[in-house]
Amino acid sequence: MTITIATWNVNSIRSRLEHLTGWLREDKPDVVLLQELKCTDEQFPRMEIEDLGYNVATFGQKTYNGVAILSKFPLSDVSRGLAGDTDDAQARYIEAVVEAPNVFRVASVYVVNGQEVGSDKFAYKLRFLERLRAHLQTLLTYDEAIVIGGDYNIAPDDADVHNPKAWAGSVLTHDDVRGPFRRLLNMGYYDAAKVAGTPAFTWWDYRAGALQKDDGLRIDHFLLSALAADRLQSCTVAKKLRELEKASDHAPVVVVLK
DNA sequence: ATGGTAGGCTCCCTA
Repeated sequence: MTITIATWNVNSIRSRLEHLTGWLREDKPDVVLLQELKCTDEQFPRMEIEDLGYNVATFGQKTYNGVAILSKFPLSDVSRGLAGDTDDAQARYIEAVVEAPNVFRVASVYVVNGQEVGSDKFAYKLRFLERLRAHLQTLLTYDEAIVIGGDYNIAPDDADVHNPKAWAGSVLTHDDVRGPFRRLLNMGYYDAAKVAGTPAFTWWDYRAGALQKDDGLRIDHFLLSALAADRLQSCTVAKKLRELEKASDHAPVVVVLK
């Protein structure tokens, strides 16, 4: 008995619905964490996904951001938004307990890109990462298997970048964001791709023929608590979804747990 | 130093 959990930045759920439903039918992941819905909860194509046997929890907003959890198992204890700033209006975090035979907690996280080092958006990115650290620290006290998947907008190492020189000092590779990511690992979370020994690119820019040149970065990740990491069987990237016509610029990352 | 593409929405913002 294994369970398959995927994370995918869809870059607009309404533009990507055919890709998503085709993939759900074909690969049948048990749990899917989505980012960049770019729609409100009312606009979310709930019925099309429920018809495929998924329970759906969304945290949407107009135009930007938006995250969701899809699960073949019932969801409980759903919470929307990241603790630490009640004024934050951006929909970038949703969490729930998956009532599978082996219960575990999941979250779908969409870390802000940060636009430019030194900008207000970059400062927000650093504050968001600090709030994420504080919250994930709290989750570790629950003694549950924890699976935090999403678009972290951080390439942890130069090995996670096709052309490290071109990306040096950028919002995706800066020490100021790599430090906080490393702190999550030092705290006791495991980078699933590294544990499985299969790190691979997850994002290729739409511009300048990046996909054709395999000019990608690994910025979408699964962080696992020890109880979840002990069950890890594989971590792969479903690159076929990036190769479709009118694709998202991200490919799903898929983990299989025993 | 800039531009290249995409999505949503409005003539621009975010990525």
